[in-house]
Amino acid sequence: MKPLSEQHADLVVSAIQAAQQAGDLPAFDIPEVPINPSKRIEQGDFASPVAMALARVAKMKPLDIANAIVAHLPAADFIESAEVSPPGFINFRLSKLWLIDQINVLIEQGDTFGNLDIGHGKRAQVEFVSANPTGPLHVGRSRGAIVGDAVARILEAAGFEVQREYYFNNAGVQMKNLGESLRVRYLEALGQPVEIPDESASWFYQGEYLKDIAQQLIEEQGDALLDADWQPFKVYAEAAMFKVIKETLARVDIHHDAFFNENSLFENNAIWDVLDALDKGGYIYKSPVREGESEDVIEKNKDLAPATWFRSTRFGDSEDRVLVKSDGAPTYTLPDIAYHKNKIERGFDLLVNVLGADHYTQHQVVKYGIQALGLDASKINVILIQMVRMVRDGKEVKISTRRGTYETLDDLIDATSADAVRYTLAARNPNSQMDFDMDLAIRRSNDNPVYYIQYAHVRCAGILREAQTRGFSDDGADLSLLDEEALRFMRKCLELPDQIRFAAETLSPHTIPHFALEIANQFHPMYDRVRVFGEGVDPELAKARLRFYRAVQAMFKRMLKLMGMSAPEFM
RNA sequence: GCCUCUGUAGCUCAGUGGAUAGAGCAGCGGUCUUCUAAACCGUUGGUCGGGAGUUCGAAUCUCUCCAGGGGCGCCA
Repeated sequence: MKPLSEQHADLVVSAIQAAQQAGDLPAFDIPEVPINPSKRIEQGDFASPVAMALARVAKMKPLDIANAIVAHLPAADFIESAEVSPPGFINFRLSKLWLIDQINVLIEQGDTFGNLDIGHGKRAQVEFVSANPTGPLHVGRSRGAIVGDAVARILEAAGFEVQREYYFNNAGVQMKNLGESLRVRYLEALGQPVEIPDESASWFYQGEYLKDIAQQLIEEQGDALLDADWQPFKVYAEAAMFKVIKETLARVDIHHDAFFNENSLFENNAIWDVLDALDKGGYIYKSPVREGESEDVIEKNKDLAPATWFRSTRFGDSEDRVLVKSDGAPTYTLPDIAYHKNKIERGFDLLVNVLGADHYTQHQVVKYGIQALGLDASKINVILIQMVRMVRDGKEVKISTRRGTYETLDDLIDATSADAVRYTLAARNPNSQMDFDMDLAIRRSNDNPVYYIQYAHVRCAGILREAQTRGFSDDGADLSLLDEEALRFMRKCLELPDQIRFAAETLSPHTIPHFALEIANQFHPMYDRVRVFGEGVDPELAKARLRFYRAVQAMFKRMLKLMGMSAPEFM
């Protein structure tokens, strides 16, 4: 389905061309034609201010341009009329017959209603969550998880084939610490004399979850690991952590298609290939300090073993970056560049990274690296998630996974609901910082807009249930009997393709929850006025209204699924 | 200091260069013998952070100033 605004725009373009050929408009290059849903009933259903924009280039009054366009407008089944309104707006009104037809289209298409094909034949990848398996997902990760999955769903609706990927590192010092920590808990659980490190031991993961995992390990393997070092513990802990993480994500209906291990880039030498390629391009130098440092800095560091530097300043970076440390170990940046190279080579047309805002600089450097490799860095799109501050009792809750004082995503879901978490975190512009008030989320969960939207679905389901008990069918309904208000609601539903297009093109998933709220906001007042089984409602009209509400229910189900939320029949 | 994000109703936030800036919550006053009142109806509430500029037209684009968050590591 093509967005209605585009269909209107196509007509306007044809009209301008026809007017130019007829000599009613002078020759000029036709710009992109803006079409917006009208805000007021008297201004029709869709409106275009294109005549105002053309006034200068056509050297004519906007009103005259608008009239010329309308005069040459081709006929279309979805258009009832086009009128010109000062200072030069063109107001389109949708055909009632066509609109009525869309009710059946909505029922037939159901969960695919509003789908586009702008991504037709294209593959997109969304990389999100990507937390190392050192503990349960803490609440600070929630926003990125929800936003990432929301984007993936929108891209799917836009016609892309989407892969959800999770990037992780299981080889670092943090994973070793996790293994060591589990070992301590294991020995403790077996009653061995072992000292439990206190909070001052920064390497030790204090979280309760490691005690549970130690218990599991004993059930499975008894005391077989009494003399083992940290490594088998790390392997066991990692598997256990991933299981927990996946289960948590599944609660909010998030499922990754691929898990990419950073370590594989070491094992297949990908990172060293990248380093060689950068070197061949002249982007690498070895030195104890950055090029261009002052004499005293050079002097101070002259005994330091040389590190390997990336000349990212060639691409506008404020300073060069280290790729390989003095001790010969790569920094995080090198595998990250290799990872993105790998992604591009896998043939995706569109790459989306959902990252915390604190990764801004790191991501820039990766893009410079991709450029230096001669690859198309513009394929990489980044959604930077601004911080979520967890607030309780009006005070910020500090989160530290290692000390075990975290609030997990699981906690948040338990305290509210999966649907509330999805809606609340998806409804905000990722660029905006937000405070997540834990008290508010718990105490006032009934005030959440999520219930307002779901209740609309419930009410439709209620009507259909009532019809069933009464043995009342909408077979052969004459939809031309339908109320103006119902048709206005249908018109609003037809904005969905435009909404999906905008969200997909700008990677702005938060617009969909807002649209869903708008739809619900138009629904509830109508529900009170447009009754199916009300007193004095003609049976034929009731039949038409019943069919209409069948479509409305399909619409809400569609919206809720698009947001990864449940569509309850009862509340 | 440099980079970046944010500033819109009491609060939380939408808003794609277009017509009279919106929603939810909170507030105030009403409405259930009805397909679920988790709802509806009415109503209060705005120098779109300040200033200048571009434009036929600016919450939206540019500049500048103010305020707040984040980042500027041979950490990941």
